[in-house]
Amino acid sequence: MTKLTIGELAAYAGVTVRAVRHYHQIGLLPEPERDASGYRRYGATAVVDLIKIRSLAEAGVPLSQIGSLLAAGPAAFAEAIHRIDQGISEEIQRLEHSRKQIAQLLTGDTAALPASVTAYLDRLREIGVSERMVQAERDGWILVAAHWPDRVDDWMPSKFALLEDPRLVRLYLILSAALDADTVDSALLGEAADIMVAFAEEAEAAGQAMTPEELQDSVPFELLDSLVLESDPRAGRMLDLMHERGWTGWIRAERLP
Amino acid sequence: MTKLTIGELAAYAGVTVRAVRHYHQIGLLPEPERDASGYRRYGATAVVDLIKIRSLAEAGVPLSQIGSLLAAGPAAFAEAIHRIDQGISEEIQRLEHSRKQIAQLLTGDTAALPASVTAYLDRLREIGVSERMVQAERDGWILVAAHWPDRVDDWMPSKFALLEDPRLVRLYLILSAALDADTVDSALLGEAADIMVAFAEEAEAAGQAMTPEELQDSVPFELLDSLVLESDPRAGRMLDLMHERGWTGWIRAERLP
DNA sequence: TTGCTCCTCACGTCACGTGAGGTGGC
DNA sequence: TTGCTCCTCACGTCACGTGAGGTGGC
Repeated sequence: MTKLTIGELAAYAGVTVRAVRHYHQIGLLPEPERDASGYRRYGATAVVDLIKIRSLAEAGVPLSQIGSLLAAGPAAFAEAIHRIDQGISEEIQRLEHSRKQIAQLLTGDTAALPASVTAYLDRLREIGVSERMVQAERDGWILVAAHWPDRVDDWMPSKFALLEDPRLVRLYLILSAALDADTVDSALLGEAADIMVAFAEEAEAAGQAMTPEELQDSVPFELLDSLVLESDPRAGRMLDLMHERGWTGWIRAERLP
Repeated sequence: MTKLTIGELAAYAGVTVRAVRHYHQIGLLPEPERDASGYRRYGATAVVDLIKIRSLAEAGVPLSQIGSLLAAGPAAFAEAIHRIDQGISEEIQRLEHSRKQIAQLLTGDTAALPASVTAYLDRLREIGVSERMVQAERDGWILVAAHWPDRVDDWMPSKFALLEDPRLVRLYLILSAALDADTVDSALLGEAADIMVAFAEEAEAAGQAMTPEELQDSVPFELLDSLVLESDPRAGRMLDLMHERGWTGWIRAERLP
């Protein structure tokens, strides 16, 4: 009786004409007969089939599964639906995790850093450390957090505690000034090197927050050293000063032989 | 100092090698220098950049936006993040709606039908209507629900009420038998036609649940008539019997002139 | 005659996955 | 010498969107 054109069919079922053609292409909806002009003409069964397809597709069922799903018996149907529901549920979990990550990004610094690190960076700003220095510090922590994601929170309390030491504050401020200035005062750099050596000696005496295995793992330390050099090549000068004082490296300083 | 190969870089940042190459291709991560063998060699800055990219990408930010996002100031960054969060939120809404749809599919009949229709179909099964007849009825309701999604729930109560009428039950049972049998008893078909004419006359006298505008809209009725004919060509016999009794069509029956 | 629908290619989208075919490093 | 990593194309994925170029229907 009433035969619909593809546009009428699509409108009735609430899909686009292109979607109907696509379902033909992949064999999900059978091609109907053509009229004298070569137009596809659809009967009522096609409308029902298309609505069924659409409702499953909108529910998130992949087109590749809809065909067998519609042909399946009630038991197989129920089981397949259950699997699909699981998949959607997992996707929702992922997205909600994403939202939390995104919220994290808003609280403070660019990348996904633990809140404890963000708090530490904020503390540096309060102390008067320059924004460039804070950014450099943050990039370092990004490397650390990527390598030891579960350990960072353990280390931050002792980092905070160290900030009570006026020498460390002084070190940060000297480095801040050096980073922002075109020329650097040698005396100030020497003072900075003295402070770093003092901390290295104290760390050597008192032991570390990191385990020996963690200290063994040299890639992150080399990356941290490289990062400093890449962000400001003048940092090489600091390395020289450490060498003069009998130490090598500065993130994980070691005595020269 | 330490220069990483692409594999080492990818491992450190927790992405695949292919992903790194892809980020190069689209210009998101700058190509590093090559060593003597033509291998890419990465410094610490690249590691930090890649981790930032990964954390945004995992949070659902499209790669096309990550570049400008990382270059943006804090205000623009916050605003962009907010828009992205909105997008994720909408996606979650869609998926939760999908889950409800899916749950609907499990409660009863294949396609997305209102619960009231599913209940009606279940009632038909209780009455003893054959499964094939129920499926045919369901397909009809799929057409109705697609065209008048907001009206179906209004109409179902009167449908349920009509099932109290023994003549309607009789009609369903005759049609069930006819659908399942190879040959159909003419006397039974005549009885069915009589019942249908009686209902048509009563509907004419009492008025309809549907508004005149809705009855005006002939496409769905023609589709319903076609659907019956397509699902069983022998239904044409019923049309003839209705004609003999002075009526045309049967879903929305009208007196012949 | 004009505008709307229909037709068939066929490329584009998105973020990579997955070979294909070949070469350098330990 | 073997296995692993690296290299560059280049097609495939998923569900269509979007022209391109042409024709039939009212």
